[in-house]
Amino acid sequence: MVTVNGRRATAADVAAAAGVSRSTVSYILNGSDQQTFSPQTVARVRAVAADLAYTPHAAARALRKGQSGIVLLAVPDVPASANFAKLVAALTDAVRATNRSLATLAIRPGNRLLDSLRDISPQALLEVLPLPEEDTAAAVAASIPVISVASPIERLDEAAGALQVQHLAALGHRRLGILTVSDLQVRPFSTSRLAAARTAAADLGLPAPDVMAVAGPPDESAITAVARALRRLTKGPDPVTALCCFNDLFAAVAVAAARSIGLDVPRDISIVGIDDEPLAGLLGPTLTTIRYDYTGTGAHMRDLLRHVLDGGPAATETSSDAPQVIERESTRRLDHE
Amino acid sequence: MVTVNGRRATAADVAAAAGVSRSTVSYILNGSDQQTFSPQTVARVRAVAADLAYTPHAAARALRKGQSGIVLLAVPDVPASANFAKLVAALTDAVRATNRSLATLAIRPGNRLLDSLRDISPQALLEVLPLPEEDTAAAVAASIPVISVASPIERLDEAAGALQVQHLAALGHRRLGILTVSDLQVRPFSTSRLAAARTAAADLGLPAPDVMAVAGPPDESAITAVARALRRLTKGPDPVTALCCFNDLFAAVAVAAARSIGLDVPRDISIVGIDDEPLAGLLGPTLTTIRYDYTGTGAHMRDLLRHVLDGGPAATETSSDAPQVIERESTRRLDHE
DNA sequence: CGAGGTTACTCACACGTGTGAGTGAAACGT
DNA sequence: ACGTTTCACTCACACGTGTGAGTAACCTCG
Repeated sequence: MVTVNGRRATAADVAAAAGVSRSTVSYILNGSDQQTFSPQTVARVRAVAADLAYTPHAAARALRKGQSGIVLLAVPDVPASANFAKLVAALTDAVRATNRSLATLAIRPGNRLLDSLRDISPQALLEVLPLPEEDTAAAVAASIPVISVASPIERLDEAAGALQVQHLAALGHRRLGILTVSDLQVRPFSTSRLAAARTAAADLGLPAPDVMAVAGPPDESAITAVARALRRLTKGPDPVTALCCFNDLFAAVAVAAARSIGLDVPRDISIVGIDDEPLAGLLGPTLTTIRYDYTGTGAHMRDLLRHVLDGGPAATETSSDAPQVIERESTRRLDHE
Repeated sequence: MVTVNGRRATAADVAAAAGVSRSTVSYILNGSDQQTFSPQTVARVRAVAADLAYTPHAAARALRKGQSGIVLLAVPDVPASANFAKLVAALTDAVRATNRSLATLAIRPGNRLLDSLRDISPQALLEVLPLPEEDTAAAVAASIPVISVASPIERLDEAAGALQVQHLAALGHRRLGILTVSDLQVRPFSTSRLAAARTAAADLGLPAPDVMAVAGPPDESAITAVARALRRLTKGPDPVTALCCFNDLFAAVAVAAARSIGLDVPRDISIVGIDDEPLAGLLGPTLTTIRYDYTGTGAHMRDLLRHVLDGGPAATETSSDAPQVIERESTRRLDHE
């Protein structure tokens, strides 16, 4: 490899070294069908380009083509779960399938989207959770389409919430409790899951589940709050025998709460989470949970991006791959006497 | 807000609307000290710019200035922990402190760094784990400095490994076991932690800890493997009474393994993890662990970036904030008879 | 009243690409 | 032999910005 006095090589450097014009270099390296070149020239330019380790300057290319090839995923500063990583992986592949690159940006108190849009001109902005009004406004002003992943995720959440109920019903449980959260950040997820669980219960002819909402993170105070609620719900002639939890963290909270008031899981109460966290299979008892599959989501977003950015056909409502029950120890079949 | 026939507004649009030259717009909006403008003109240009929602085109700006303002964090496709999210947050702030933006890129089978470098011309490439040789070579060829976060992280890992041993020693434990992993992906972390733990044990005059290495993920087979090793180590006249685990996941594996051979945690064996996963405080028993603090790492990376990119003074070896023991139920004081 | 300085701007170039239009030479068809 | 097509390439513009150099009008001062 030869460097041209420290600077990175440009197309002009390649052209000079190969003894052709800069246009020739551009045409050959971009493989146009309209222009023809002799095999020798093509080979020579390719060789020189490799030799100089020529890489086109992304900014210049973006400026000329009018599109940056970058899709930005803006994520608010929310604790990242393994599930989220899976989603990012699926989105990365989806964006790559449209010949673009997905970059992820963490929106933080000191790092507003506004600041970063000065450095990055994405072709589209992806949001999982609703972004601050200010930020979406800025994107719209810069005529950057804001695409939300919310609706496919919502469908997954609905499927997951329903699946929790359906699985417990299949095990013979009729009186269910639902442990949801009131945290604003994850509100979109929790409402979808809750609503779907309620609907599923109604569809199955079950009595309306008892809902308890926890504010704040899954810590000691959450455990005592859940324990208090649980004591109430498991008393009486028709006690709750199973609990659908917002996610595995709160399922673990529920397990701890049940223990603290002398209930055995799963003998006295079955508990099912959502997310299939890596630790879920290592808890005592191991946690029955719902595992998401984002391949359908990825395919949907790919089609949507093609539609919005490349003028492709309108994205069809791809049937997203259904979440899946991972059966473990925290749920048990209820033997009706 | 007024749009100029669909297109996003350029500096020329602002200039025309304000009745000044394009240079004037550029000077005013960038606030140069060399040029002076009448207050009226400044106000008018500012107003028009706001009215047209003018945002400078990032690619054009990058092309002209010769620097993109983007620092790229390339992460291999490794399960994301909450800890990793904390690191990304710290790095995001560090990069922002140098007036640049940190974008994260997931390196995947279908999404090679090479492909994305065509779309993104970062000013620097950050790596946590060593990138594929091919990728670093490409970055170097494009004269993009590759900056590794490995060394500050290594110091944290060393501190954490030592802390595990020191904490257990302070509780009266002398015969320690170490549960490490042989997974190549996380090899840098595991070797640092292991080496530091060994050194710490030697410094404290403890017998050399017994090391068991697990291959593969923290699943059922890992539990049986650890159980087998644990049975051996806890036998005999001088049994192991405490275990330092690679992370919280493997600490949970160790707890399950101990249970499976009839050992009580922490009565028969103390177990300490690393990472302080959200679920760690919800396990039964709750997990004693080491929590990382990345503020020092962030400061160090900020100085390093300033040095490499802005020619600032050489980065000093900032004393990174020490990790911290989170004492919970899985460890107990050993009463010597 | 003219030299020199300040104020408020504008001109014009460069950054590195991609691409439609053009061009000279060779090959081809009649 | 001559018009026409094909081949292999080059010219020149445009994308939108930042900035050093220039410039006309106005003010200051001896």
